[in-house]
Amino acid sequence: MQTKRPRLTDVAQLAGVSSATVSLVINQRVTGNVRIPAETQQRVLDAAAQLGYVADPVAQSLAKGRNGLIGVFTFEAIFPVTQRDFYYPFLLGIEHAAETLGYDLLLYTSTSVGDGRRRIYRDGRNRLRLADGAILLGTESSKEEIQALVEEAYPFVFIGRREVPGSEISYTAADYASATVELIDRLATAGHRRIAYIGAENVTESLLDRRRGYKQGLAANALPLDARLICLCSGQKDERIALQTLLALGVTAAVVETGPIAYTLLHTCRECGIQIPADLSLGLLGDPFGDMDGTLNFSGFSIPREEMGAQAVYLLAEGLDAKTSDQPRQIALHCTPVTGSTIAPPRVHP
Amino acid sequence: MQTKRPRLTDVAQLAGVSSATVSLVINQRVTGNVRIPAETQQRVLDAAAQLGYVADPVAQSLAKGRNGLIGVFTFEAIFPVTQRDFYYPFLLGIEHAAETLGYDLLLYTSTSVGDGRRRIYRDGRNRLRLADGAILLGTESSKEEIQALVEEAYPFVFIGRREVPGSEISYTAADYASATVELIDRLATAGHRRIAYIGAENVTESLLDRRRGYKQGLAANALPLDARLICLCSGQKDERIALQTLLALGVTAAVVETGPIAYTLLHTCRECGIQIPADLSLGLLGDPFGDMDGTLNFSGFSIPREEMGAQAVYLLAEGLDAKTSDQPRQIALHCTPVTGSTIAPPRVHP
DNA sequence: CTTGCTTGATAATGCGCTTTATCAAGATTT
DNA sequence: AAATCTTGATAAAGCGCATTATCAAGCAAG
Repeated sequence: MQTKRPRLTDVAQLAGVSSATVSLVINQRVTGNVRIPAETQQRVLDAAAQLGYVADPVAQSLAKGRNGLIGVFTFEAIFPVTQRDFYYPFLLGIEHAAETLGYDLLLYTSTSVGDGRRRIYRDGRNRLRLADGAILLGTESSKEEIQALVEEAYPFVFIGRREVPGSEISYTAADYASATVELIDRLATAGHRRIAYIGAENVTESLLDRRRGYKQGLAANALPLDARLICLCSGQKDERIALQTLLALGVTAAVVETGPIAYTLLHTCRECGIQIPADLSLGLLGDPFGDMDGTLNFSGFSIPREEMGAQAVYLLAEGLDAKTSDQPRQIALHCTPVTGSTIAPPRVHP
Repeated sequence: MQTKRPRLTDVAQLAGVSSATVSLVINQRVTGNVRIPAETQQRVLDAAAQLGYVADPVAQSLAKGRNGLIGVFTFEAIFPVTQRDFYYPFLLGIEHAAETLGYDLLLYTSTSVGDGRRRIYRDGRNRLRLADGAILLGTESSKEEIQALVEEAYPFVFIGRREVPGSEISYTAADYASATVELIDRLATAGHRRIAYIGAENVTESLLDRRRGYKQGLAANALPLDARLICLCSGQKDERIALQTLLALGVTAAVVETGPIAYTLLHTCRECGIQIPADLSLGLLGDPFGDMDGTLNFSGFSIPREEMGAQAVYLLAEGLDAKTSDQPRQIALHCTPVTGSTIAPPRVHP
């Protein structure tokens, strides 16, 4: 039982050479200017083997200047109970890519501020700096911190589109706009002419993309844009009224912004006796889910979350490896259409 | 726009002090022999904030042997698709505890060996050493690596009981033995006298605990131990026969080792026309799950996974803080009984 | 016998931070 | 006025390893 691990110098001493020689031999850096004959090398290797020498990774990374860590920062808890299904696929992709590239992942867990929200800066210090670069994930409460990151040129990649006024940042995002256009196409192809948009009141980049896609999709199918068909409501109470109004306006189909909205909408429809998809076709602008009783599966598209996570890591690594600080890059990933049971041709008017 | 992260010396220069002063102030080591007036300290803190300084964990750990990181090592991928529901609660607890204690989490992702299995030692080097200590999780393929960890005195805590011949290690485990005893109690109280044990062929610590609990439970209820009632089978094909044999031996209840086994058992019973729980009461020695058609919920106990994760972190942190290398500790956590619908009094014989 | 090249290997420096002994200057006591 | 104490801070020595310029010795060529 040896009380302390052998150091580089221990090996050097045993082999009767300098520590530099040991380092060079062990790391196979014996090229060009440096020449060590085979027998000396063997002597070093034997000594290392005899002592069971293992280089200290900490000292190594200090000497090499990089620590091989990629940080993962989420604005909510990384393993949240409620967001579970949301974050998980991203992490899956991140982990896989990190593994492929030989990076380790650093999860920032010491940054909580008490109210559950997490902050990048604590006491004015950027905690992300622990790692070579970081992946950012989740809904930020303000753009200030991101702005600050940009200013101090810390390498990071966002998952999900983010726009920061005055500066460009790297991100990997789902191509919501195209996917929405495609969904409108499907509805139009089915024969729908008046397609409503039902969304939340929030304004985030990804929601804006969907709304943009909606307008593009209408235009692409030569359908007129009617502002009355765009319904950004959050209150449950007037939902029934809003729904009736839409139907009265001749709406036969609607795209719904998010899962939760679709969920409550579904219930409202049931209460009002509106048949899906007979009376109203629905397209979900996001990952479809089935109804509780298994009779209904949403039509929509699936968001390539795992891919987004992986690409974010690749993007970050690319930036880290680049000698010159290169331009930020954005990657839009294609969403896969999902055929469900909520789209049907419109009922022929009597 | 500064291209590289600020160093200790940058802060020192800006504050007009030495780097030693900065280090002392930032780490709150201003005690005893060292005196720095409040205003100077403030100056240092301001400078650090202005530059966004964060100590390099690598340099820190090289210099003082600690870096505030807790490693999380799993022998399978950390975010595995299939094991998802299994690992997740542990991570939840780990994250929460780490957050409470102010540690960051380091996920080892670069240690894969190609066959999907992960190894602690790569090229003979202990990758864990990057963090102060580590939480180990999952099913190890061999005890060699653990043994090696013990020998080099690296601090770690296993989640799940592990025994390593010749040395004692720290772990947090579910108290399977007690929970099993309690489940046997429930069956005995319901009137069962001949209770079978249905398990796998594997031999892991936690399975051994259940088998031990089974015997203890029988003894506690003054029931005889009949070796024929212990059925450690893995083959599906003879399951029906085994089941019939058990029933022929007068068995009216059984405890089942794991979920997957219970799942197939359930199907076998259906095929054979055995009613659960009328013909046979079942107790699951683990987290119960419902049947697909919602008609049946297993009786069993729930494993405090989140708590296990959290306690592991606390245990590890305790060991790290201890000046003297203290003894390994083991924590057994209580499992909560779950009342399902698979236990009923035995059918009264005609 | 110089000069110049090759071989074999190392001294020295740095990575960024921690830590302790030490010290100068002013304040206080004798 | 000399001795002592206190205050405020730092110089310097690592931690374990990587890297590069440099150097001594041997040898061939001029």
